[in-house]
Amino acid sequence: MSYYDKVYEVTLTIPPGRVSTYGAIADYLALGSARMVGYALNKCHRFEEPIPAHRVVNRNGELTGRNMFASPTRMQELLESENIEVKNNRVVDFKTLFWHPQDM
DNA sequence: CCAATGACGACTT
DNA sequence: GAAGTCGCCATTG
Repeated sequence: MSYYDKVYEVTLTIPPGRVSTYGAIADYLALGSARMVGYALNKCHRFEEPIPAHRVVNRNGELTGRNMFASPTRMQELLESENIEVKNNRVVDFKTLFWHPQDM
């Protein structure tokens, strides 16, 4: 068990078609900080379970972590696959699609 | 145990 | 208001 597990748990709670932020997850866990969340998702490969990390973006709605995916375009593809429009590495209408773990 | 790192965020020029 | 600086804090080497 580690801080990662909590991050993965919350990340898996994000409903399809919605996105969340590192800060929101960190705030929900009331532990660490936004960096820890991103750092945790970077090591998500340790789980064979598909972690919807593409639904987690920074507070600007930018796909900052797209570079860490198998392909830089993989993240955008997955988001568009869920009816989430992405423009210039940024989630369109991110403010509306934003979802906070507490709002489940 | 000490130092470096990092998918970020808030604050300061 | 855009760009730069500093703090965050668990994990890894």
